[in-house]
Amino acid sequence: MEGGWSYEKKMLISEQLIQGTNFAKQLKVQLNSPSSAETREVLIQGILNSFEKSLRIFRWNGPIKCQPQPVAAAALGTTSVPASPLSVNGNPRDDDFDRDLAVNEQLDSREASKKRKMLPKWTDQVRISPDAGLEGPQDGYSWRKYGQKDILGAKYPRSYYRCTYRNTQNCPANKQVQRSDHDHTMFEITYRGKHTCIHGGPLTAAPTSPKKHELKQADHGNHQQDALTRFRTGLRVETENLDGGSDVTDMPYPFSFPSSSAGLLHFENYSPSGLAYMSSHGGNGILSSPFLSPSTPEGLINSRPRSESDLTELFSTTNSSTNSPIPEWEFSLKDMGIDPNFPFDIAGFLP
DNA sequence: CGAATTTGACCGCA
DNA sequence: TGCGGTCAAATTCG
Repeated sequence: MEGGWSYEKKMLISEQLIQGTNFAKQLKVQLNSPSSAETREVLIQGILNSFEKSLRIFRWNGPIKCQPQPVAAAALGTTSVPASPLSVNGNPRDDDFDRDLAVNEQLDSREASKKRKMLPKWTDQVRISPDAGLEGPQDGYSWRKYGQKDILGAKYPRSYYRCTYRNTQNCPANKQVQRSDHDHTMFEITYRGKHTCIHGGPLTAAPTSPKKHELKQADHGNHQQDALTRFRTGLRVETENLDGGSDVTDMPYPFSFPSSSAGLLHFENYSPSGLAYMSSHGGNGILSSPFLSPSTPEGLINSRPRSESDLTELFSTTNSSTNSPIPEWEFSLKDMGIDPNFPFDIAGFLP
């Protein structure tokens, strides 16, 4: 794990600059349309964030400890949410979303299993709060539910989603949504795999033109923004080395982008493999990070959930859109000596 | 009518 | 053997 940071730094800086460029492009487009001031503000913040991060990365001489992050930007200024009772210590046993992939590639099951463990995985905890602010452009990722299961010991069922473009674009991204037993306003969303799809790309989605899918679950698609603004977010990021050791970065979220995700982020599978993954997959599409923000415009906020299930559903979608619109890589801010009170006052976005 | 969701069955792993 | 995760037919939605 040691050495080679310069290359990674280059990669990270490059990524940040690309992000900044994309935000600038978006902003340019926004300027030609009657978009809201908030939207523009968000884009500007994104640009600034990108450059700031590039600079910090550039100056940083220590090892890069953290990872790409799906960025659940949070409306800062909020308190961090207590760790959910459900999890968080992500245990590595997992998933098989790429089972099909393994079959298609005729891989040995063991290899498939290994491959599975290499997948980026992170957990985001989100809480619903009536008068919270939530901001951020709609990322545009859309998810398709493929299952729901009652989990032993859990009061609420867990829902399983995968990228809508899984079949058409082989996008491996998927996520699980689990409502907290103790705090019914809290949800834990676990993401696996990066989005490789183009459509749903966070930066390619046009907030103003929701897809039909997104309108589906919302009573009124146009209310998405309103609903989003009702979420409050606080954020905590953790990273964990799958090799056993764990590396936790618990902190306010200085680089977050205003969005709806509230709560806690927990990363896994980050390490060198993550970077390798990025570099091998980067380049195509607007975003190359393996941790593209998983989000979904779909069905944001059903204004009147009729059941727990509905609420979970609602949240899953909400979460999607809440995750930051941009892929971002985080470093150990402690190590970098970065002031948690990052200059960007996200709170300014809150109503 | 096509696409998304629901839900019971099935499968692999610990 | 039980549990978590996925499949896929049936159903619902737009």
